[in-house]
Amino acid sequence: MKISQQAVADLAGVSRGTVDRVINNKPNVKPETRERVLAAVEKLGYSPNSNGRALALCKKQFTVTAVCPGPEVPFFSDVLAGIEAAKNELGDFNFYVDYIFTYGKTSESVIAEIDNASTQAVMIAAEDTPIIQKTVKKVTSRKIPVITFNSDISKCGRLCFVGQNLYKSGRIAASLMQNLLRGEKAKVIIVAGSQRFQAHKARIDGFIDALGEYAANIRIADVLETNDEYEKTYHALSDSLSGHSDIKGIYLASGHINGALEAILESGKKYAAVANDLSPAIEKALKDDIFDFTIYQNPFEQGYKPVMLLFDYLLKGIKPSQTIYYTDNTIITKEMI
Amino acid sequence: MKISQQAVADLAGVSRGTVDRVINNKPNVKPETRERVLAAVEKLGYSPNSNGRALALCKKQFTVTAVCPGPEVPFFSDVLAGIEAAKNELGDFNFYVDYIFTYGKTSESVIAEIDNASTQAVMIAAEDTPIIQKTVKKVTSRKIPVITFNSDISKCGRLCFVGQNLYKSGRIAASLMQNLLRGEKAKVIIVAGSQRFQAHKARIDGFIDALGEYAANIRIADVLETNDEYEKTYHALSDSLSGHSDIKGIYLASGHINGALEAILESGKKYAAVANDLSPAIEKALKDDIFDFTIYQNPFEQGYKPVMLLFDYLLKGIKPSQTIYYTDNTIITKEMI
DNA sequence: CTGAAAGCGCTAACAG
DNA sequence: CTGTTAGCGCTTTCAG
Repeated sequence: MKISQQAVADLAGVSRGTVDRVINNKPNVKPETRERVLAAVEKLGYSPNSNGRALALCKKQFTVTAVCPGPEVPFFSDVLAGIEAAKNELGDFNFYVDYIFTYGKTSESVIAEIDNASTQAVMIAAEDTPIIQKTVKKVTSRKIPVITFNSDISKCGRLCFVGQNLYKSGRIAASLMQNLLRGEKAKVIIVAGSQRFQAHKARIDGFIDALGEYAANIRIADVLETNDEYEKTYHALSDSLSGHSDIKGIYLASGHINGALEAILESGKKYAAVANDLSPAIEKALKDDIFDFTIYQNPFEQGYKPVMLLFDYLLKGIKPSQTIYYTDNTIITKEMI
Repeated sequence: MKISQQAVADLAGVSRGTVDRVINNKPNVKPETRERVLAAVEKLGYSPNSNGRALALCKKQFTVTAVCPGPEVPFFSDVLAGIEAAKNELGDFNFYVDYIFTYGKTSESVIAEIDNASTQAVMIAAEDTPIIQKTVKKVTSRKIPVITFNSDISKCGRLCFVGQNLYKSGRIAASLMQNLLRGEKAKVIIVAGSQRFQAHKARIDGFIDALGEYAANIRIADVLETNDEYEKTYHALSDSLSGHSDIKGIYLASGHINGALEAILESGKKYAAVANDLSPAIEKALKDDIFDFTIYQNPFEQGYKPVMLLFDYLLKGIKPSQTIYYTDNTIITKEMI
């Protein structure tokens, strides 16, 4: 485009250096001059050429530290793929990602690692506990930008959160359940992790709210707490299924997939079943018509987006425009895997 | 990164200019020198810095011509949004998009416009007729890259096609229909545009194939040809519904939405109904539980992708890596609009 | 066929 | 507080 920094400088009667200072909110500019430059920018409709900027900046080093469970957790291996993809896309810069994997580590050792990390930005997926909140707060108070992803952390001064809209995913599950149980009077079971966790509760709330609005024919027979453990999931679901002989549907808001599958198979019946996420076990269950739908929360995007957001912040000082970025909820059937 | 053009030049004992010539396959390099440079590139693992390249190239002008119906067609207004988004993202270049809108024009006048267009690249969504094929072929034979989008054109020398996987969308519709009609013996009607159009036929084939594989309980009662006209759709569906008293489901592979809605409402019954695409009428039908699902073919992406592909081709000489880019088929329920 | 030099738009370091 | 200058990595003249 025509309108370069130089054009602005000429119009404002200053040098390119000064324009740069104004554009990037750097100190040492007389308010009066700043005004003049801003006016020129406005008048010309100038916007900086990102290639030029990128080129000038590519000698700088950028480091972001990513804190999350690690590749052992299938879901997070997809998230990590997103992080790596973002990193590759930024290959023309001196851009580094340090990982702190938390899987199998004690809170203390993780916190120590975070405290010791020398980095310019942090993205973190961890439990929303007081001790974690405190640790993150220590980071943000050092003016280091932090983005939470996958699972939000409260009261910690983070820039923003990137993750699934859990309430919405519950509502979507409800619409699917309604379609599976078209009009017939039916009882369904909700399999949950633990309702004390706010995240788990959001899905259930969405599910129940939406059913209440448009599916009076569907009744919740049970909400099972499973702690996401195999044994608990299996037993709770097994018991509930044999306790109520007339269950038609199961919503797996959370819980241990194999535990649930075991209980369902053992019952010998076919239920309307909606699950969350994608894993080999879930794919197989879809193919075998044990599950009818699953709701997928783009894990790739959950890794990719925070990196890009932090990079923009570091490089251009652009703060994320939202405090919450919801990733897509996608409905998956057996035909889509 | 460290390894710049200069590093390669030094190692190969040539100048940066020569490295550039080799990298970009330009003429006037002694084969022997070329070898030497290539070896150095290999050894250093050099890959050009795209910011530097972009900066050097941003004085050049790029023009692509987009041929498609126009904003009057709701679907294409979303496609156009994708084109504009791509254009904005390329704002740092001298990049232009010329439009040739075909809506309401005769084939002759459109063809004349294409023939007269002075452009460096073309993206086109048009009918796959012999006369269009010939016109496009004339363009490609002038070494002007062409990408077809939304609807492919055969035997025309195009670079690639960007659009929906129609067969797959039919299969997905089948899986949804199966879920809506869980196990019960049921008859369904397929509403089509015209089976003579290969595009329309693909959806139907996918639907029928998938049902055949796993839903023996579902029978096709009728396949209606509607030419996508209101009257024909309305009458054909009305007649078919009253002709078979036991229809349970309707698959709107194509056809006029309002015509179909009219017929369904008039019947006074609730059917399992799967549609395609998204429009205000379809959104309302989903909200009102007249349709249960619709399958969405990311129109935005259909506009965005071809622009980017052509730009890469023009700027870097990179040919699209695939001959067909399928855009996402997304399942939509009333909770997702 | 090849090298040297200019310059794309921007930032940063140094003078003043 | 502000101007000048030297590149960032690349392409493109223009000489030779």
